[in-house]
Amino acid sequence: MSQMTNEVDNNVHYDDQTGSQLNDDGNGVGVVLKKGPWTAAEDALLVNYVQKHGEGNWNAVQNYSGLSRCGKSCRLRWANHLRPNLKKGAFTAEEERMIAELHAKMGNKWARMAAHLPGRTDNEIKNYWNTRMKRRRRAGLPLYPPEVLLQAFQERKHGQGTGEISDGDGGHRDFLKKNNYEIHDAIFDSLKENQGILPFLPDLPAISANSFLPNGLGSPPYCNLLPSTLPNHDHLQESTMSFIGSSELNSNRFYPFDHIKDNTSDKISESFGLYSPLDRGVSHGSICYSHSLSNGNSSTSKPTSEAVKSELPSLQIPETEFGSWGTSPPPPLNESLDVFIHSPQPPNALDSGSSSPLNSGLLDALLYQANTLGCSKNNSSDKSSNSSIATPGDRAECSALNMYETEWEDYADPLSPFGATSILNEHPVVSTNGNSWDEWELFQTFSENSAGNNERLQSIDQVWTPKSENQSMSLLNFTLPDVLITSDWHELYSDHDSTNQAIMTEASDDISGQ
DNA sequence: AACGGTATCAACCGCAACTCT
DNA sequence: TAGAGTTGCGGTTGATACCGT
Repeated sequence: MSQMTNEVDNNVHYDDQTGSQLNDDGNGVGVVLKKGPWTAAEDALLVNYVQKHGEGNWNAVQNYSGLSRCGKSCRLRWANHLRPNLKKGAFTAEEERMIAELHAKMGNKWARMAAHLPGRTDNEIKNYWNTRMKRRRRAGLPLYPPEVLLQAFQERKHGQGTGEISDGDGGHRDFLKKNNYEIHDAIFDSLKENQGILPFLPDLPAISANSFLPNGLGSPPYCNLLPSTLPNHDHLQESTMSFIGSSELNSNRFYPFDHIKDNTSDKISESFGLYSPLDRGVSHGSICYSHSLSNGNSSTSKPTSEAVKSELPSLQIPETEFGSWGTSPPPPLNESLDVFIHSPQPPNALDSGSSSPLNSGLLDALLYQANTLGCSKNNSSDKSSNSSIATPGDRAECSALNMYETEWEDYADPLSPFGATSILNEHPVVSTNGNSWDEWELFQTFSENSAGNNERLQSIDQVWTPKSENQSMSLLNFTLPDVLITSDWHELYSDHDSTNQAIMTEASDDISGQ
């Protein structure tokens, strides 16, 4: 960076004095082409060349300017650093939002995206996105804001749409409209195979999970869109082995995109941050989203000023101190809930037979999510109600949902320490076969102890006894500021809940119309 | 102060599309 | 039409700064 600054400064200097440095006779023949960082002098040569000859014909640069650089390198240097009207510095919030929207539509079409961000280069955008994606993936956050997903889905739903995306100020709508972009191919193309619901794939892990539950836990912001946290590989393996029989895991492997048997599924998933190659590796495994908690070392760094470490934070209680729930700080609820989000199907979910989201049911999962969402709306006036915990049969009654929604009111705020990420969703607390009544009881027990986080956690402890202290600790660790990760989207999109509900409503309508 | 991990940026590489002959 | 050259794009890598321990 200081290098860059110096370079920029030097560029100014050389730009003023490099005219005489050009060598129109050319001397590039036989010259070993230089690689590596450009010097100010080289920049000056290139600038002068372009001023004299214009852009293009880059392979001739070395012949006419004396630069010992290949044409490719010259072109890149010009395009990314020397051409006029380049905008330097951090992306503005509006630019960031636009990048997200464009990426949702285009995928990794950096050059096309750059065309819509005056002064920005494809490389810049690419770097920004990759950095951001890595950060968010590590944090277990969705890559796209719900609003973007909704917009994309609506466009696809309504006949490929106009390509217009909402940006709040309408500043870039026109060009999008004109260009009639295809919605992110990687997202949608493969989704055609999936009954039109796949634009919600980023929601699927939670949706599926919600389908296992008596209630739609995923309706609040970030629940649906919450991908699994991505723990390190070793840890994943460890935790997987610790909590679940490998055979179960193997036989119940669950990936949101597994049904898409091509590379696209990976791309989709990665685009949404649903899993990383690491997850893949482990997973043969499972939906279990093995936790980053048992050893507390899911590698994470402090991503940004607004995103705090997702890995074990300073609050982490030393392993040796773990041993009982009672002495531990209560975990954030949504993290606790995540345990169940990836939990067993309730019995009546089983009744639907193969429609279990776990087994096949992306559509079912989405439907259920939509239904529970609608139910939650109906019961929105009674969010404090948590008494009527679901029997298997009342799953659809949404009573428990109220409880969770209440919880979400507390935790769903992306700026809340509890609102952004999921750690426990990595905990394979329950088997992945989704058929366990015991697991359902586990959920019930959990639900019945809804008066407070501590109680909930204790209830967890009651029905699920870690085999080791480490396991106990792994459940406790979610008290950590891992969950302090906040969403930068929150700064750009303030209406997550309504957006998310809109998404689910759209999905419900769409599905029911089929 | 040293060290390790992460973020960021710049540049390179390989490939594909395009253009020209 | 085929082949060579050029350009553009996206993925990847390396260097460096920054930050926390």
